[in-house]
Amino acid sequence: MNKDKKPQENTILDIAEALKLSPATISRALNNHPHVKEKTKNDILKMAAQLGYRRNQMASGLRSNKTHTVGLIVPRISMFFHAEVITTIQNSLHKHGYNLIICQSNDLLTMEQELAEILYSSRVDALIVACTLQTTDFSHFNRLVDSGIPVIFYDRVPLDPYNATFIKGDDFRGGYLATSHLIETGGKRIAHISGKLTSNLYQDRTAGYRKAMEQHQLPINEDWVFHQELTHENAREAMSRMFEGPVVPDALFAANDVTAIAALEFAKENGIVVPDALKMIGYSNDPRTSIISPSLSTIEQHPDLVGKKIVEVLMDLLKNGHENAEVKAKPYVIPVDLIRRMSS
Amino acid sequence: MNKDKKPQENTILDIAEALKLSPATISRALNNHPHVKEKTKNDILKMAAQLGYRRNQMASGLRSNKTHTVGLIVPRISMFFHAEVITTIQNSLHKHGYNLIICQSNDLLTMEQELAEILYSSRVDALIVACTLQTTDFSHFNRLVDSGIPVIFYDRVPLDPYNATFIKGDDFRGGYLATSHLIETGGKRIAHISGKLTSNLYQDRTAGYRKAMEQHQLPINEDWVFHQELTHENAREAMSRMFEGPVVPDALFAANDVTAIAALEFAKENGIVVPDALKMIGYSNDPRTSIISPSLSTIEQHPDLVGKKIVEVLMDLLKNGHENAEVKAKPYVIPVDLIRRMSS
DNA sequence: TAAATTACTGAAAACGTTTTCATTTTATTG
DNA sequence: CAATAAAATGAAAACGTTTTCAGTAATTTA
Repeated sequence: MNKDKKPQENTILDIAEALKLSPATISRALNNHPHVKEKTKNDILKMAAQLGYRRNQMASGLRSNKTHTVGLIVPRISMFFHAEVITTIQNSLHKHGYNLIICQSNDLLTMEQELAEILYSSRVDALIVACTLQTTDFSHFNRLVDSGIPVIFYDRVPLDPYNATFIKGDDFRGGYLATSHLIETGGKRIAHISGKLTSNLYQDRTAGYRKAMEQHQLPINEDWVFHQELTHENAREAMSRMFEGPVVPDALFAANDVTAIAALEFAKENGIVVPDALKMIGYSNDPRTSIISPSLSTIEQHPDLVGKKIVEVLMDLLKNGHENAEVKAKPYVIPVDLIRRMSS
Repeated sequence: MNKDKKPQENTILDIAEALKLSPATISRALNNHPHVKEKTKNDILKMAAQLGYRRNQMASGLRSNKTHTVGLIVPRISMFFHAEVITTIQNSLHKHGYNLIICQSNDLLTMEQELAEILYSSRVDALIVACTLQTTDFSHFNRLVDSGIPVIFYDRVPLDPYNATFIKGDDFRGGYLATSHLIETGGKRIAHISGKLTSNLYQDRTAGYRKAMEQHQLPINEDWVFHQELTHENAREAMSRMFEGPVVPDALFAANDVTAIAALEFAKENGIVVPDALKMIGYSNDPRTSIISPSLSTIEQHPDLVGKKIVEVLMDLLKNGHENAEVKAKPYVIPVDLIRRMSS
């Protein structure tokens, strides 16, 4: 029965015909263009509703070169920080009448490159990217940038100057705060497990760590500073390496929460009492850190603020174009906060 | 300097001109249509690459009525189960050359309705939905269904018959497994905190609970069966209600992990020893359940299998149309598994 | 070698909007 | 009330593809 009923997509022409008006006027009314009489506009809107009209984005986008769609590339949506940022971005964009295409690179450079191509092909109005940890070359974004499509990097941003906008957390301050906190609670021999230095995140967090250590005139044992992929396994490996020696650390700053959690588990299994024998702090305020016992101190990155700022900057870019070179000159920095818990 | 360089989007016509061919042939070559000479095709592909050509999705979609884009509406991407499902879906769709527009309803019906409209407007080729807990009326999806766009519901599916495809976890079995497990480990007075019965999820999980109780001839104290929004606060409230009486439960089946975690915290704070005085089990295998101590038993829902099945069914639908009414008759059911941990 | 297939390519219309430019209607002014 | 300005509408082209239909080139068959 359902078959013979033709799908019957109502177009702008159907409205025009029903109202004896030209398609041009219908289009104007629907976009509430100023030059259309109030009464006509109301008639049109009413008829549009009645016919169940819905603008065809393809046609609209093709003609106007505006898709009202923003692309987003992120390593993984299941990472707590990103999930929160995305949620904020999406809800916020929705209010501005924009859609969001969310893509995951799985932290793979090749995937990121492919996705950039696809999103260009979809002619997104703008692109938001938290790039891969391996991404050091950004030429796959050139096409977007050259076509005048605003590109905003957040969290993981290019190290070299690049013609785009950057929004990042205050990772240096985060590293500094975390380390200072460990020192204040009595830490002297402070270890640090961090990510590869190809990423600004870990460069900055580590720099903050070094700064704090230096400021308090504490020596850094370079055997206790790790730059590795921040996996569960690597964290345990690093821990066992550190705790086999005669001298062991009395505090640990882990550059993310996954590592902190893994390290804490290692400590518990090996009779290292936290925080008495080992003070610990992580990074990101993953929900798990407040649930594990002892609860883990960590650094709050305020993903909601990051998301809000991204959309704010983006809307400005879309409205006013990115002529404002000065604005792009330096990154927007979102503050971080220390969260003290039982592990330190 | 960058300004005067015209963005220069290369189109199919540019390739045609460069090769002295017609746009029709170019189009065919790029879609590797059978009727184009091998050599010509190679020439075209080479030139396309050279010119940095990228198909304009808008134009293509407008003409062909195929967007190669699938819409997804989900309550929240930050819910572990959904995040995993989405990741699988996206990676899998990507292999098939499809894009995914992910939208969050924030578990709000009005938002879900808006999103359905928007995705219709974007002319997605198909729609995947995990609906809101409040969604009992599905008319906002009618437009899609009537237009012949495949709609697949997963996890939270319509209770009434509806002209779409369903993929769900085996919630009945999950409830049954969880409860049986509590009984086997010695539980006799088993409480159950569940969600509102407007959702199939909680209807089924609760039915499984009742079945197991009945089968073991254990009485159900209806004061210990809660149907409420599964928030942290509500869980604590329910717990305090149950544990103020003279007779208290010796086991608890929580219909999700958030509730189980909140209940476990309540227990720890109030000196109720888990599992000795209270055996517990949750639902979903949220990463937090393995980290909390004692670690929580729970039900694994295999989000990856759910995601895989969704794409498999979807591809079939897109290739063969959904003529196959029989296929849609009953839901696809994904198995669940019991995960035993220290809480039971 | 002519006739009949088959393989390949091209011309042109179509998809549903938006937008420029022209035209008509309405309001304002002297 | 005519003259002018302003407001509202319409005609038609354009956006970049895909696709139908027709036509030409290459191949096979009789």
